[in-house]
Amino acid sequence: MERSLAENGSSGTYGSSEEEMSITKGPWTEEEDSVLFDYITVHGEGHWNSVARYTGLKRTGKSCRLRWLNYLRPNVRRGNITLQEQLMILDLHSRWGNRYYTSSSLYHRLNVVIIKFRVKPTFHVYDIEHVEVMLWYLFRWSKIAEHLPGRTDNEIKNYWRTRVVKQAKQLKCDVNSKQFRDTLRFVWMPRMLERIQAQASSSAQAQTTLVSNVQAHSDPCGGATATATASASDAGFLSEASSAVDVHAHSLSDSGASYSLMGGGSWCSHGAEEGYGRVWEERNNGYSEIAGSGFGGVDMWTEENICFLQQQLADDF
DNA sequence: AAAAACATCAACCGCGCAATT
DNA sequence: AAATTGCGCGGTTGATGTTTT
Repeated sequence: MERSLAENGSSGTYGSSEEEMSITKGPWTEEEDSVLFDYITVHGEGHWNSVARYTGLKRTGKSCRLRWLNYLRPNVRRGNITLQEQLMILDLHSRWGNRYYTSSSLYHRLNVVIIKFRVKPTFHVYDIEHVEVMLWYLFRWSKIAEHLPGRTDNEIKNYWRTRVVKQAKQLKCDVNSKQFRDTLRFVWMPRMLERIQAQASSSAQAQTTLVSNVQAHSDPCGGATATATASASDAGFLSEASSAVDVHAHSLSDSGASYSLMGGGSWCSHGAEEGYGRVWEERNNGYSEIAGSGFGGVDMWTEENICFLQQQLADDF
């Protein structure tokens, strides 16, 4: 995880090693594709660094792996990300994808928690920040991709960067700012949902199951803040934006739907502290008002709950 | 019509972890 | 025990296509 904080060295320096002379880079040719495909149909996936030896391909193992996963692999889908998929990405990313800690000093402090957590699974989390770290640590684009059949992590990452991050920039927002995230959550996502529902009702009912699964979750904590950012929606997010529908924050709060993918829990924006706090609530306990109560020593963070959370993140999710 | 600006996405990179030697 | 190798990830780039000026 250090890698993302290691200031990325601007990486403009390539050609730094000299023994790469017989390595092909850049786009793959059809011949290369068929060679790789044949190799994998015989030998299966994996052993990527052996591909060049066996086939004579002048490609690195990493390159072969990438080509297979993102292009050659059966059932891989590219382009035309549907509304449902877009909504799914936004929702999953809003739950799992935000990284809040960018300063290295904060990172180092919290890294201690990570190490503790990893070394000792029964570690009790008494501070909401600790859980944030767990989420941060466990986040993977590929986890989101798992919920979008045929889509690769690369494509979802591309979508996020080219559409969402870019739109945040146009709005002069930080993608991780509360303002932008609230805009996504309370304005943009409900709007997408309406489109999807309109789509589903006008066309076949084949999509309705998906729609019901992709209900945006209710959010009793943060709902009040949403109207403040509603005007930002007029900037026209994403590709098929139109300003026809005006969705207000309460439409989400009224929905009462929970996200079926979550299985047992739901996330809720806390609203304090620049909105960085989040609370995980077990479904069967019902929602209990936690605003202003602070998090130190809250006994919600039992070993059982933490283990459940860990399972959600690591296994199911 | 031409050029410039912008958008897209396949592919690259370095890093860190895990397995193997 | 230490070094090497393999793999997968997030972040980033750049060629190519598209839109705007």
